[in-house]
Amino acid sequence: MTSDYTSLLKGYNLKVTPQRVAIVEELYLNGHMNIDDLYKKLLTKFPSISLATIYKNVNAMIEKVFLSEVKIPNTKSVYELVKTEHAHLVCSSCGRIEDITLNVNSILEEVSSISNFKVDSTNLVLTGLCSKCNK
Amino acid sequence: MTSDYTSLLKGYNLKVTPQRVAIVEELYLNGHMNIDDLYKKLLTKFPSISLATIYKNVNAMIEKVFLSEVKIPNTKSVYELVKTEHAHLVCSSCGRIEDITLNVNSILEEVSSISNFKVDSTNLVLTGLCSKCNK
DNA sequence: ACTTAAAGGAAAATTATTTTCCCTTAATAA
DNA sequence: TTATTAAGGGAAAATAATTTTCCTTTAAGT
Repeated sequence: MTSDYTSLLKGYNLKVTPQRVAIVEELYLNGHMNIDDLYKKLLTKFPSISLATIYKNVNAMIEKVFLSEVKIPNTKSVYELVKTEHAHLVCSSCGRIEDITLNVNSILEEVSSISNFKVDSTNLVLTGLCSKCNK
Repeated sequence: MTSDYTSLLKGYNLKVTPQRVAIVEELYLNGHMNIDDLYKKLLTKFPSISLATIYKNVNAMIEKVFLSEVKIPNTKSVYELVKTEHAHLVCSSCGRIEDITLNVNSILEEVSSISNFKVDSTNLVLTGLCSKCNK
């Protein structure tokens, strides 16, 4: 039997390579990683992997809408597997990033009551102190 | 009499130079600009200005919390004068960026009802079609 | 197994950002 | 005003981040 990650990649028309499986696996396990996190992690499995491979694959996966880039104030972007829309909680003390599903309808209603802008997607990053750091 | 921009800079303990006044003026007039926008605009006033000057000044102003960087999905960051908290509407068709003041209390309440994360600041970017592009 | 189009890796190229160093200028006080 | 000096501007170099090239290897379909 092939791994979950293998079928995931196939589902997105991405040729299945060990490097790609590892990228998906790491993102699945860690949630959010930047390019360097990924590179360092994969280096332990593939001692000769190149940074270019990381970039090329991350970009390919973003193109297939399988990964997305999360832009966070004052930090390098991180990448995550695409899932249903959610916001991010970023701890300014420990750097941890959590997903949180929030109902943004009130926001969308407010926008349409004020302006004629038609919102397609919502990008919400909340910075503060996580449960561990605010004790 | 000195210009508004002059006193603004002074208020932030930034030495007043013509280049800095021009940066602030452009941002005031245009709202949101990326590094290249600023560079091209200032080049017309200061034919020998260096990109390094733009970077150095933008960074200095960010440090004084006079400017802030706005990170937008799939786009280069833009900079704006710091004002009261507000969200951004980004048109995926024409690229225009508008400010909008929204009430995010319902979001903050939802967060605190779900998690122990203590939110300090809210970063909200709504992508879609502006009033001109969605007609 | 055989073929081929795509992916990996090393290195070079490109792009983005920061730093250095020297000259100029804004701020301040005499 | 003018003199002093600490900071800013500009050119070039340095560093960092990302992409491209080119050749070798490998996954996927026959």
